[in-house]
Amino acid sequence: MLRMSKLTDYGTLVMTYLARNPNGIHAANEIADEVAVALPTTSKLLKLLGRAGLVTSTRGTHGGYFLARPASEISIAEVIAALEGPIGLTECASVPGACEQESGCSVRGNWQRINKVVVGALQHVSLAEMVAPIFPVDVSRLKTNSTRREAALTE
Amino acid sequence: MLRMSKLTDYGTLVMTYLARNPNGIHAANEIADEVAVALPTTSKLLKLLGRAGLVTSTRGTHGGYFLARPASEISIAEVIAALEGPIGLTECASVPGACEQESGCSVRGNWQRINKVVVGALQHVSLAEMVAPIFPVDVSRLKTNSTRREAALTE
DNA sequence: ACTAATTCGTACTAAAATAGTCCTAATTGA
DNA sequence: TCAATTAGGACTATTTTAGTACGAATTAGT
Repeated sequence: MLRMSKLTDYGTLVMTYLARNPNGIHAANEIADEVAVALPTTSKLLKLLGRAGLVTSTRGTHGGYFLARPASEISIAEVIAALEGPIGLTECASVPGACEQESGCSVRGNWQRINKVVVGALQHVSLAEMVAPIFPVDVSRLKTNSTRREAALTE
Repeated sequence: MLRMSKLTDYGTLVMTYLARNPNGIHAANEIADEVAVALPTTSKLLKLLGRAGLVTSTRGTHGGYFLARPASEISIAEVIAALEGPIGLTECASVPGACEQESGCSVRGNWQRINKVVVGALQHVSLAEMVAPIFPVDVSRLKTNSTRREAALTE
């Protein structure tokens, strides 16, 4: 299904909440309430996001979290990477057998290219754009030299 | 990590093998050998690919599998969809709680747009291109109105 | 008609990844 | 010093995924 983990999904909710409320500091408790995710889980997410440098935290009474940078300067690619590690469709590393085969690693090379496209797409969407009711994306420009196939693959 | 399952990875190997050997019919046994994946697993993959109409099967002695269409007319998006189901980064369906929140479903809408871009990228790459040593893809055309961020997210 | 080869379908088991929880230590403000 | 809050890590349960096994159906050749 090529999906992100649930955690990452929650993570984007947390981030968009912070993006929508850029003023002041927000306790994990408050965020958990607003986003409707259990506190321990939210806490875990915030920790990871903090380590990645996407949110800044303050300890102590009246402590909490806020975005480390303006929402317009944080891409969802960064959010995903913070929570899931390096973005990649294939895990060349953990499938050593298949790689040795004459199956040909030209395939691998091409996967990496496809990856680049996907990461590119993710990189060019900021949190600020996620919060906005709609953001413009120019799909038609995505072009290779293959013929067009419009099957209902998304659902 | 946004990765495909191992099964799907194997699946693409199977498909590329068939694409590279378009002549004749190939028994599950042979394919399993060539691709270095256990026979039962390969068999399972071929069944799924068959149901999706990507490969054609023939039973009986000297039976086997071959591509249902020319490699140039099968996109990897189709292969992925056949093995993992509908391609989608988020599973709106299975996270009902978060959706009711004021967290705002503008986020969801935007995910769907991002999805479109990803699926588009996958749709425009054919099996034939995967087999070729390199296929050209025009990443620079992928454009939104956000600023450029070139962090090392891919690894 | 018989036999051997091969796919088809389903059910099942085992292993791994993921989600989520809990506890303790460290930090800060009042 | 006390209360609120994050930080870090260990742990458990759940879900997903990978892989196996087996019987039924189908075809080709003899």
